[in-house]
Amino acid sequence: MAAGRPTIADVARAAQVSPSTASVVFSGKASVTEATRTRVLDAAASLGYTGPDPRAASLRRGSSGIVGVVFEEHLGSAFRDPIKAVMMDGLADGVAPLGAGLLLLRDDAGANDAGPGESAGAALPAPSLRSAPVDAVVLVGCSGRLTESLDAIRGRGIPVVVIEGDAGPGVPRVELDNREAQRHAARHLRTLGHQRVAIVTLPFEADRWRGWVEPDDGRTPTVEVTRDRLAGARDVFPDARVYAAGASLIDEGLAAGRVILADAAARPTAVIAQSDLLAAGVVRAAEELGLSVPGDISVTGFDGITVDGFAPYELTTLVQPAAEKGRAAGTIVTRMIQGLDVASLSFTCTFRVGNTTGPPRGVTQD
Amino acid sequence: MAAGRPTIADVARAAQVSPSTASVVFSGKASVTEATRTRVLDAAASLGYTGPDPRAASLRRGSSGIVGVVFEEHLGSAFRDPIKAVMMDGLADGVAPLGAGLLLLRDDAGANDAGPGESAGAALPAPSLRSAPVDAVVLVGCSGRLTESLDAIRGRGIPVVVIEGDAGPGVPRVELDNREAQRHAARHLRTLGHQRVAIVTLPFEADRWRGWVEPDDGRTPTVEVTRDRLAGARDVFPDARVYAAGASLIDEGLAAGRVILADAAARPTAVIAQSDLLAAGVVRAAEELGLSVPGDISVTGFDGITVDGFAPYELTTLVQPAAEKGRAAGTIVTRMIQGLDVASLSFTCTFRVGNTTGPPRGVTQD
DNA sequence: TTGTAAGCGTTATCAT
DNA sequence: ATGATAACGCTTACAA
Repeated sequence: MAAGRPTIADVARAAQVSPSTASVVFSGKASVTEATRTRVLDAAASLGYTGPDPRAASLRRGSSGIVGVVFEEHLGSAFRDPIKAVMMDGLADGVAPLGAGLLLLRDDAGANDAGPGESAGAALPAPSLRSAPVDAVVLVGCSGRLTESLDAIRGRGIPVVVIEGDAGPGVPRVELDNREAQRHAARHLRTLGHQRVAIVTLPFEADRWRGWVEPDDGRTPTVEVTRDRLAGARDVFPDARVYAAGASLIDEGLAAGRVILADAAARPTAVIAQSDLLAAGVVRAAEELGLSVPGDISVTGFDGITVDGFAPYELTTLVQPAAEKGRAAGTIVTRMIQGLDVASLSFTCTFRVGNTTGPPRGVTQD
Repeated sequence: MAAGRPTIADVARAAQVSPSTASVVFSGKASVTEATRTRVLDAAASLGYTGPDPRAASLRRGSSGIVGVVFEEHLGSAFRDPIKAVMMDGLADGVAPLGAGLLLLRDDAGANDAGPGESAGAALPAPSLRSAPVDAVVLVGCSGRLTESLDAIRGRGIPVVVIEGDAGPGVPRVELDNREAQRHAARHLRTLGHQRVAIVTLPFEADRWRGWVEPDDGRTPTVEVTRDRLAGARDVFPDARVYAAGASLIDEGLAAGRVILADAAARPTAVIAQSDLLAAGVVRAAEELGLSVPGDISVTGFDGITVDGFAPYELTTLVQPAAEKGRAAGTIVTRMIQGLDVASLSFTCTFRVGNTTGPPRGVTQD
């Protein structure tokens, strides 16, 4: 009895009540006489008992109060992405009714957790998707090689929802009208009179390749967001030249802008960037070349974040409800846990005209 | 037996082995005949058993493979701070030997988890510090009102380490030589010949107050980092004017810079900013006013991050080993879990001269 | 190599 | 309002 940490049984004994009564004192799940409660609390205090062991409680209850979050990319990158940051805030909100914490998970499908028995020697406990004590899982992006781990999770009956990605049939999704939204921005440019337009995309693949994408390359973005926004832009400007950035960063947009705007003869009059950070970089590139925005070049972004240090520019952009997306994901898994039925959800961007777009030189607006 | 999800006992029965053998097949903790393993795995597959329940395993083993991370501020802010992002990367590395996942925790000391019995009615499961199934906790910053929850955690024998903060005696710390480092940068400016210097600090408090800090205010930063870096700057320039920013952002630095540099007569020749983002903002403010950096104004930063979109400027700054700090925290809790003894660790910044500092106008360097 | 048995600490159910 | 009892699903000595 005096061996390890005190248990609720020790407390109960010391307070001369039954374990169940002691338990109730801590959980508040039923009413207890004030006197009894005090006795239990005092006993706990004097034994140094600080409350029920979460592991045991979680086994007994069948739930852990933890929601796993899986990012496609390296943790550091995910943290730096402003949209993801806001989304996480929303998600934290959304799972609040569960009282759940968020567990950052990486996908270890192939690695040290490669399934039963494989790693007979190395006894690494597995932190991964497959073996985490989660009540639900939120996937942020989903490139398809998660499927293995995902099956294990779903096989266990754990609710899964994916934000911006396709995790296969039966996995509810939280989506954005990327294509329609991007088309909207493109139409705005066309209406202003732009004809020669270039597109700066988010990464095509997980790798950091960057450069022109030629029509005969056969390159197709594996990243859904990239693909959909690209499709939207091409709906309006099928022949626009496409430059893929290596990441969503101002510096990447700057590099892209330098290339795209370099040749005065072939210079586009407008650039459609797939993120606000990229757009900000393109604007900087224009500045560098002595071009005025939107006088010489119009630039559109995507996301609707506040680009730190970019004032007084205000991007013409698609404002996406990032926090709402996160919150929705939280709500969906909450409902799933409660056994309620759920449906995928699609969010809509709001087009916001800033001061980075205008008619091309020589064209006057009606 | 066919009730809920299959358990390892069901699998064992189906494979006609004992539960312990089945367990071993999944954990790899001992050797099993190939034939037996196959039988177990097949049985598992046909029953739809996807592996041991993490909750039960964690109770039995006495550890969950989860390390809690507590931020002082709102999740979103933490995510946006580049230093914290890098630190999290390092931390993820550092706990890798544990195979642990990172659980984002907020501190609920006073809230719905306010201790035993208080919330008899509302039966919210608690996601908080006190009741999370963690093997260890890493505090990022620590403003002292955590103490309550902290005692509970430590009372349970869970290792705690704090990065940049003081969590009381007995809690090992990972620290930075903020004061010495900042002093180093200040000396650099003095050596260049600067006499009139202004300081832009990180927030004094958790709130977002910003403005001049007058000597007779009696204001003292409650945030340790702010206080230490301020002390370092004042070691060299005791009479420097101090302006507190509301957050570590370019836009905040810009706002501060506008105020500080506004009055040409009282204008400092150098600005010591407590973060790179603030410094970048001050540089932008100088540009706005037509001042050249470092010709008219020298600016130093702190952190040594790459400020996205700030090239070709390269800040004169203190490069802090953010990833190493995170990794060290991970290593420390790992050792604590193993029962080894640990000591606090202090890291040192590297002073890096960029192109944002130079001698003040009229002073020529030897 | 495989099996037996004893918990891990809690909470839910059902009586009292 | 309180108590007795039975799981929750797994792991690990220890024995065979």
